[in-house]
Amino acid sequence: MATIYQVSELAGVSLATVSRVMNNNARVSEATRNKVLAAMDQLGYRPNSIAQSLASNRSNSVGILVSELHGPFYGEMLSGIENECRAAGKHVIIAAGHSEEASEIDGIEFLISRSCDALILHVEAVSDDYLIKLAAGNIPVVLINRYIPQLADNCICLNNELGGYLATKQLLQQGHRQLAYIAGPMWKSDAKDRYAGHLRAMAEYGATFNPALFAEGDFQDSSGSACMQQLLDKKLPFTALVCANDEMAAGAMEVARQQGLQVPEQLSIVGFDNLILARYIHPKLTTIDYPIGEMGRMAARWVLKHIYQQQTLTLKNVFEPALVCRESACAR
Amino acid sequence: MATIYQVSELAGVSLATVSRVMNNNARVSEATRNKVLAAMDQLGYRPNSIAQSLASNRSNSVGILVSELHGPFYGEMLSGIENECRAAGKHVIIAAGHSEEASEIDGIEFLISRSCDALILHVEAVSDDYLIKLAAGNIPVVLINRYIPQLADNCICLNNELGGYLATKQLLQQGHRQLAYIAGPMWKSDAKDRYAGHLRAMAEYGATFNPALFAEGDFQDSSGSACMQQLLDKKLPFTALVCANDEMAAGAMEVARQQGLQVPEQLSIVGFDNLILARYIHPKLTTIDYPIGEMGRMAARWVLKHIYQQQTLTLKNVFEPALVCRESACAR
DNA sequence: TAGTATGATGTAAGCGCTTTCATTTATAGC
DNA sequence: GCTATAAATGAAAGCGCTTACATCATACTA
Repeated sequence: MATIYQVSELAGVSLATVSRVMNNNARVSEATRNKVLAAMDQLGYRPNSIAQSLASNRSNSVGILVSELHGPFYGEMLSGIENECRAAGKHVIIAAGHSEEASEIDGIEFLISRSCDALILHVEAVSDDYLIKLAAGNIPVVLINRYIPQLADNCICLNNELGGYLATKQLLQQGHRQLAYIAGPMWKSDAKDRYAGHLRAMAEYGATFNPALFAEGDFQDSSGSACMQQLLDKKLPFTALVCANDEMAAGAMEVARQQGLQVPEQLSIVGFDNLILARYIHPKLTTIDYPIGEMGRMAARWVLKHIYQQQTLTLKNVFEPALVCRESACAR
Repeated sequence: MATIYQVSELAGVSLATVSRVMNNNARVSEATRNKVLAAMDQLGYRPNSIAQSLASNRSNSVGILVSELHGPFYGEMLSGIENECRAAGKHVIIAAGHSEEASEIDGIEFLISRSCDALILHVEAVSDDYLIKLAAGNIPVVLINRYIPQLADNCICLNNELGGYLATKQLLQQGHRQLAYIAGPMWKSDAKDRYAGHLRAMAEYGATFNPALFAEGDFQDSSGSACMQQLLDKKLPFTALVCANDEMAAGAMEVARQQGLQVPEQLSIVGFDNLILARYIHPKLTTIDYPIGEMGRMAARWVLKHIYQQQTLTLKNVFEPALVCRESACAR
């Protein structure tokens, strides 16, 4: 492997000049530049990124911690981040936190130990306090889908309240007035906000909210099934169901089918997230689009702007959901 | 940030001794070790991984190139790799190649430029020659789901022929004798092998193979739909369908439904891959399990053994598929 | 012509750590 | 007590590159 010394000898210039040409960060005459480039070419020179990182005190890497590496949601996010960072010549180091506090902290510490220039975190279990302290330390942090007021500028979020509102509004506009709701775990802010949006739409359309038509799930499809069974066991009439995410909607739909309910003719269902599975279940799920790929890209742009001084980038912290109409909801 | 110099001063020992304690790679007396550990603790010492990498000529990173970062298949693989590498203290750098030759090469070059100690590649478009040359170079390469005879030891593959055989055998054992087949793109070895397994099972059970009941798709669900439509347009009788992957099976199932065919009563369908979506479509898909998470783990173990000398690990290059019976196939 | 400013390049130190070889210390055997 | 061997530690060089300050060359102005 050729080193910068060999290039400088062959080109007949100093190390500093080779470095200047390589990094394009200072004036070098055209003639000298060409000599250096020719020498690099001849030697097949490839810079040692590790030496560059040590000398410049910058690793050119971005650490990403997500709950899981498998699953449609996180893949989209990773893809958005990697794509954006790679285009800017930065590499992406991944770790999984498994939504457990100790594991999330372990993953974060691991990434810190790799001298990542910044962290992009999608974490659930660690406390706000931990994250506030972390962000006050040496390494810049961007949070996806986690809102902390003290770190507002570092948070990239979806307007979940609006998403819950849109999901419910669609059914209300289709004439439904008796709506059931399967919530995510209510300690999570996204579950809470989505529910708040549901309540707002109900109030706005003068639909009577019935607490007996509310059930709390855990965002897994099995809890959607269980909640749906609970709701049906109460034998209260409802013609539509809003689920706080697509997986629970899939589970609920399965139980509806088992109980002989026609979807959407007898029961309209709306989910949230627009996961890829929404297109495979039958009938295809009407849902709320969660632009997680785009949010990942925005997180990467945040890093590029704040850490690497790419000032041309405009940032956006709050993303809007959008209704995706498919086949699981129809007019009453 | 404390450096090794500060630790050595506080502990009253040399740099070399601090390094020996830190890396546990040479004899150090218990008393000296304790002095060093106490000094590290007091200073909150955290080694600079970049300096370690430069001095040791080892980056402790593994580069992974996959076709796409989103999608259920790749997430499982990434998860398996990251989990295993992380447990061994190595970090994982990801890149996406988008199944295009130029993009795959660009991604590989990017990972090489990061001085990754090894590459784990799931690539489709680059040629065997390119990979053979790459593996002959300075950086060790493991291939997942790509078999190259010259690099047999570096390849981690599924026995696709057996998978195709098992998929078809299931239907034949259920009494079906008129089977249609939707293949993946036949320039791909996995598509070819799965089809070969199908033919073997057909021959073994004395079922007549009819070329008119064969259609070639591209592994996307839309091509599954198109092929199914083609097959139905021929108005030839068949009671069962084998699809070379789950996504095409989902597409085919959708068309069958639109054409009024009851699945599985009138048409049994078997897929391949056991993607998560197989559990969400209705009826739940009978399919062939592809242990991609385990294969990712094995690729990581290959790297740990060959590059980092973890000799306790046993390796396995060929994985066996398994039939997963759900609801989309029944006895004729 | 001399002084000043600008453009271009070189020199030297250092980033934080590893590791080889040299030196010192401790132990065992005669 | 002396010698040889083993254990333990230290000194020094270097990994490949960046960058601040020094130096040189050239152009312009008074």
